[in-house]
Amino acid sequence: MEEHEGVEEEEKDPSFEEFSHPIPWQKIEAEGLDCDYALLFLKGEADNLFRQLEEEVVYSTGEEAKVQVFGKVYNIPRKQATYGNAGLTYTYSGVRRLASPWTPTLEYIRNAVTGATGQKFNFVLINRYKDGQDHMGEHRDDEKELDPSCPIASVSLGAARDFVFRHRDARGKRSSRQIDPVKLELAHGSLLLMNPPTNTFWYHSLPVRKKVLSPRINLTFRRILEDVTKQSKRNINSKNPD
DNA sequence: GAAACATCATTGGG
DNA sequence: ACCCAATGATGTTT
Repeated sequence: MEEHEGVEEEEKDPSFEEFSHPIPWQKIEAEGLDCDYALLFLKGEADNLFRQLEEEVVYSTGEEAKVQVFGKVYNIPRKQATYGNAGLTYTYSGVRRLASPWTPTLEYIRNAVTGATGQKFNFVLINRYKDGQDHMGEHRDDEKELDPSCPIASVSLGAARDFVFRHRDARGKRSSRQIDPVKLELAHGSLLLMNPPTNTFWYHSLPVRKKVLSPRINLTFRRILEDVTKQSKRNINSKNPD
């Protein structure tokens, strides 16, 4: 969980204990992978949140919804939106976008995630997958501007989808090692915490699933470093301050 | 066995 | 050095 010093489950930040009911977490571990999975919202509440987000969230269009791969331009196979504190930005495939201001629904979900985890977040990337054809290829969330000590909190609403982790040394034709992928299903109302150093060693993807016919909204809450120069960011990331 | 589905290597400009 | 998605070949499921 937040401070991964071999402490057993349910040892959340004490300052939140009296405000939040404990949630049964499921630990997901492998070499260099450390995740926690739980149901954060009951079905009725998750249904309501999904409906509100469908009304409220404004997704990128035009050039922001395209990506260039091997010289060709494609529409991104999903819809994306970015919300967060004023001035924060997110970079996807070389393009920088500005966070829109928090909406009430997004703040409500963010508070629920903080109550369950004791972690604070200043940014959320929203991905909407209209059906099982929409997907996201294998990647890591290792942007320089992310706080390397903060987990990424992934909230799922709508259709359940498979989610796959693959170790960076077990990819490609002549991979150096044989490490089994870690697969899970992200349910309606669930929360997946990806703790450091998961995103250093493991790629993840949301593969195509042709049998899925309804939409899923995913919210990945992050902590982006604010008011930090590139110089000191590099020092923080390399754990080698002046 | 056939069709549908899943997995994975392949493709390059920024 | 790495990222990103579609494609066709191969492997698996129904």
